[in-house]
Amino acid sequence: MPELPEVETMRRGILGIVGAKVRGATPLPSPRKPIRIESAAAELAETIKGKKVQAIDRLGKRVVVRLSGDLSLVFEPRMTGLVLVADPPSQEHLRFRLDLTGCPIRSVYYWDRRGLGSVRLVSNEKLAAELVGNKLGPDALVISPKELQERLGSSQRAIKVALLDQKAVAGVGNLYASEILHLAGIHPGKACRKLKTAEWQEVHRRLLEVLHLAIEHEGSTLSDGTYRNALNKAGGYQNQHRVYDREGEACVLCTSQVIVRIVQAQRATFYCPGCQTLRKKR
DNA sequence: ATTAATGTTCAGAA
DNA sequence: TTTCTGAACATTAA
Repeated sequence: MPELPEVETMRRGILGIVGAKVRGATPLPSPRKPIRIESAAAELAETIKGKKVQAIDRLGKRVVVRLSGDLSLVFEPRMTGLVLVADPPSQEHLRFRLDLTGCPIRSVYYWDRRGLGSVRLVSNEKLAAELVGNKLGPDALVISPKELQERLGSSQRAIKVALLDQKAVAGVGNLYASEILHLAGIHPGKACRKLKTAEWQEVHRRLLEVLHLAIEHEGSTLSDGTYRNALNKAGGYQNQHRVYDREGEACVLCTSQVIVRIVQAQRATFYCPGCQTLRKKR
C-alpha cells in the first residue's frame, strides 16, 4: 500500500545515509522466484561499490538514492515493499541489502512480501527520461490547483479513478483518494469534466491537507500490518481515516449517514452518500 | 478446500 | 487518443 505518504516516510527514514559510501550491495535470491532486479546481480554489486550517497529523493511512489557517478538506486515498493534501516520483519522476504560505511546506519534493507516491487540501478539520465513527465505527472505535493484541473478537467473518467492516474498527478493512491474526496465533499463517481473550478480547488486543498497530515503520522498501516517505517514501526494515520475501510460506520462529518463501499476500476472506494453527492448541492 | 480480495503498475485490448 | 481489463505476486479472509 505504500502511497506518497508512506514512500515519503521511507525516504526520510534513510536520509541519514547521505554522505555515506557504499561498501557493498547484495541482491538476495528469493527461495521461490528470482528477485526483480534489473541488472545482473553481480554486475550491480560491482558497479555500486565505492559510490557515495549524494541525496535521497522521491519520484511519485519510488524512493531514489542518488549516487556519485550519475547513478540512482531506485526502490519501488508497489504493494508490500519496505525500505528499512532496522531489521526486516522476516528474513524470508528480504530481497536486497545495501551496506554502507561512513555513517551510523550500517545497512539499508529492501523487504517485499509479495515481491511485486523492485530495486534497480539506473543512470540519472535514463531515470529522468523514463519517469519525469513521462510515466509520472507533477508530484502531488507540488502540483498547482490550476495544473490539476488542466490535466484532468476534460477527462470523462470518474474523479476517484483519475486521481490514481500517476501520469496525471504522481503519488495519490487508492486509500488517500477516498479520503481526499470525502473531505472535499465530492462523489467519487463524478466525472472529471463535470467538476467546476471551485471544486478542483477544493480537491487540491484537501489533497495537500490529507497527504501532509498522513506524512506527519508516518503513513497508514492497514489491518494486515504490512506497512512499516524505516525503523519497522507502524504508521499512525490509519487512526485518522474517515472513510477508508470504514464501511457501515457512521460518517464522522454528518453523523447521519453510513460509509458505503463501492468498486471502481476494480478497486475499493469508500464514501459518505450524505456528504458526497453527484450534484452540486454544496 | 477453493475462491475472492488486497493495491500498484504495465501490457495489451476495446 | 482514451479508457478499460487482466496479470504479476503472496497471503489471508470467506
